[in-house]
Order: sequence, then C-alpha cells, then structure tokens
Amino acid sequence: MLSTTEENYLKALLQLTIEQVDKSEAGTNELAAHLGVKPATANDMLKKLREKQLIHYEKYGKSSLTVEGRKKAIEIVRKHRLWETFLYEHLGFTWDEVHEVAEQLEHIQSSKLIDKLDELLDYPSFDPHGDVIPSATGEMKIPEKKTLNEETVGHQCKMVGVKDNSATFLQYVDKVGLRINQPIKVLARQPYDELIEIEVNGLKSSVSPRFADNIIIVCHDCETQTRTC
Amino acid sequence: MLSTTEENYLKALLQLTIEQVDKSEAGTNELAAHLGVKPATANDMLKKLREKQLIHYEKYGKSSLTVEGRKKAIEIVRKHRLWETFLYEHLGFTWDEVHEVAEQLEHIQSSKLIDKLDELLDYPSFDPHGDVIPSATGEMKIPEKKTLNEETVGHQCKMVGVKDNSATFLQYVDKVGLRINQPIKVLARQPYDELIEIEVNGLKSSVSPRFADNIIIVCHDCETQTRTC
DNA sequence: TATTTTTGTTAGATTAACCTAACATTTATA
DNA sequence: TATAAATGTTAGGTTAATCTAACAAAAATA
Ligand SMILES: [Mn+2]
Ligand SMILES: [Mn+2]
Ligand SMILES: [Mn+2]
Ligand SMILES: [Mn+2]
Repeated sequence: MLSTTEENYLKALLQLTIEQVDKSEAGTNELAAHLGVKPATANDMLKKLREKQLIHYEKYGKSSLTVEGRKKAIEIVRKHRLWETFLYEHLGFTWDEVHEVAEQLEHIQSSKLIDKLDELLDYPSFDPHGDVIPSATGEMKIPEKKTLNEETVGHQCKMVGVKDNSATFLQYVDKVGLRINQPIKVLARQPYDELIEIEVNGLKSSVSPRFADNIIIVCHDCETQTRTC
Repeated sequence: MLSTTEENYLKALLQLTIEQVDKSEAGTNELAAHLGVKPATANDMLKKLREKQLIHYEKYGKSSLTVEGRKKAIEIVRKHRLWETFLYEHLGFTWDEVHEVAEQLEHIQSSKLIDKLDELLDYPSFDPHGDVIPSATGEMKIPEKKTLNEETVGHQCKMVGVKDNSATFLQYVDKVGLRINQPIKVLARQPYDELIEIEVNGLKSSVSPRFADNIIIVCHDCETQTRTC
C-alpha cells in the first residue's frame, strides 16, 4: 500500500511528463518545486520509489514512471477527477472549489467506492475543468491541446481547460462568459494590438493574448490526434 | 488543525465516555486497546492533547474530553455517520461495508463538503446502523437504549443498532430479517430455555439470549428519556 | 576551454507516531 | 495490611517525511 505522500509524488511525476507537453521525464528540482518541498526531500523519495520499482531514476539523471508507477499515478488522477465531478455535479461546488477537496479525497482507499462513484456519475469522460478522466482499466486519452492564443483564425474550437488555476483567474473566466466544453469561434486577430476576436455563444468579444494564453482549447477543425497511454 | 491521529484519539475518548454507558472518563490502557496502539503511545498523545486543551488528564488519572475536545469529537462522529449514510443510500453499500470507508472519509477537511452532503441526504438523523447523527450545531441526542434481551415482554420496540459489528454477525442479522428502525414486538420468553419470541414485520420467530444481547433497541413503550450533550 | 550558474546529492537534525523494556503507582485480594 | 495483579509512565529507539547547510556534478556561457 502506498502512502499519501508516495501517491502525490507519482501523480506529480505523471503531470510533469505524459500529461504536460511531450516530455517523458522530470528533474529533481522541478518535481520538488511542483510538490512544494525542498530538492533534498524529493531526492530521498526518488530513491525510495526506485526501490519500489515505481520510477526510473539514476543519480544526477531525470526521473520517469515505470509501467507499474504510471498505472498507480493514473489511478490517482482518475479518483481525483471523479471526485471533482461529483463535487461539481452533485454537491453544487463551483469549478474553482473542487480541486482542493479532491486533493484529499483522491487518497481514500476503496475500489468499490470509486467504481460506485463512477456509476453514480454515469461514467463521465471529463472533469469540471475539461480534463480527461482515465477509464477504470487505466486508459487515458490525451487529446491534442493548444492555447486559444495559438488557434488559427477562422477555426472553431472548444475550451477544455485553463493554465492558470488561481481563483482570481477562474472567476474572471466565468465572468467573461467562457465555460468548459463551450464552442469558441476565432474570428480575427487585430494586427495592431494582437487582440483576438472571438465569438462565444453568439456573443462577440475581444481578449488579450495574455488571457488567451491561459485558455486551453481543442480545435474542431485541426487534426485531433488522440493518443492513449 | 488536528492530525488524523489526534482526531482518532478524540473520537475514541468520546466513544468510551458519553457514547458508551454513563461513564465520563477512560483509562490509558482502555483507550490504547480501543485504538489498537500500545499504552505508551496513548500516554504520549494524552499529554499532547492536554497541552492543546482538548482533554482533561493527570498523571495516573483517567482522561476525559474538555468542552472544546468534545466539540471536535462530535464533529468527527457527525462526518463519519453522514458519510456512512451517503455510502449506504447513494452508492449501494451494505451496512456492514460502510464503516471501514467512513473511517477514512471522516478526516476530510471541508466544512462546505459536509454541509452539502448533509443537504444532499436531506438532513438525516440516523446512520445506517441506527446511530444518531449529531446536528451541524454539535448537538447529539442520545436516546435511551437497551438490548433486546433486556426488553419487557409485551412491549414494542425498534432495533437501532448492534453491539457486535463483525461482518459475520451483521450478515446473520440481515438473514434473520432484522433491519434498522424496524419495529419488533416481544411476545414471550420461554422459561425453559430463555428463548425470546418476537414478531418482526408480521413474522414470528425465536432468538437466543446471546443473539438478543447484541441487538440494541429503543423501546416505544418505556419512558424514552432523551438527553443532549 | 575555463568559469559560472544551475541542478542534484549527502549529511545531519527535527517532528509525529509508533514501538519495547523497565519502572512506578494504584487497586485488588489473600 | 502485605502482597500480587493491573494499570500507567518513562526512557530510549525506529520510521516516514520533512528541513538546512555543505558539497558535487552537469550545463550554460563567457
Ligand atoms: Mn484538480
Ligand atoms: Mn480537474
Ligand atoms: Mn461506523
Ligand atoms: Mn455507524
């Protein structure tokens, strides 16, 4: 049985590798920063997780998950996102409130609990932030994502997530009228000030590149490459 | 913020005092046994909890909860029982399965979560084992309980709990047809072999004193004294 | 390539929660 | 009431997870 701390390290490693861009390994400092601990602490844990055959790690090298380690990590992500969905759909939490509580709930040990929760939620594919929920068998589809800022003019896309998870930003996104899975049409880009003209739910508006850089989208017109890990 | 371990000690102390019979303090060995730790370990924690003003404790004396400590303990019991109710009512757990998972869930820190759960369950008063769920304001009604073995012949009562929590016993109780909150009529007691004749849901049957001793009931005909703590 | 900066490791310490073994106090009982 | 039994405490040790400070290696850059 893994400790909560060990689970958190595995999840962090997953997020810094296959989840993020196409990087398959992470450095010690990077991992430590992501978890809010000192590099010395992370170093100890890396050695321990290697002993347990959950990660690949060599002195002064980058770390990555083993097949077994990735399986565990995906299980935790699945639990996290199912709980987020439950909190959002059944308990009236807002999407900027769910994460903090899910960080705790993801460590509850009971396979029956998570299976029944999945059933109650009718086997959802996405969490309230638009992130993919891995299946019970551990498959995790990762659709091609980019930012709204990178989207081609004229294309139609939908918002699937955000990069900035601060409550401030999330509340601003809500205010602007953007929602998860809501179609967005990119109308134009002003050459003068780089503002991006979009149409959301019939309503036209302009957003700054900085803002658009923090909106993650999946394009409906680009080739939507889907891979499984 | 209290640690999971500290919370478990407070809850144990509550269960060994006001919850149990009318005993208001518990010994170190008793507490240790209840928590499955060695007396030396419990002793350390008692000193720590006294420092935090959560318990009354003096060297070689019995321990009891302070007002603050009891408040915390009741909060944990509330969470435990609301989660048990959720698992039973919404996720199809059987009543012998809920406790183990609730032991974990009771330590999740989020007042919004527990308020919303309470709302979702429509503010229940009893958990699946028939135990009283403390209110959001920390009131915990303790109805007068006795065992089926102690019930007066001719009286009507209802089963509100069990003393033996083993899966074996609980499954047997189910098999016999007894359910929480189900009315039971005590018809007679055979002087020859002490078997107790009862009527449950129109069905008559006989049970042994040993069995009856593990069935906790609330009498409908006796004076049902209700006190608040 | 030599030097500086970044990144990663080790040693040694701390805290919480546990343990065993030895000792002390209180309570029961002969 | 003297002894035995039960109950409770202390001292000293372990493990997991964290830290700081000093050091080592690798990468970047001058
Ligand atoms: Mn989250
Ligand atoms: Mn999420
Ligand atoms: Mn329970
Ligand atoms: Mn219960």
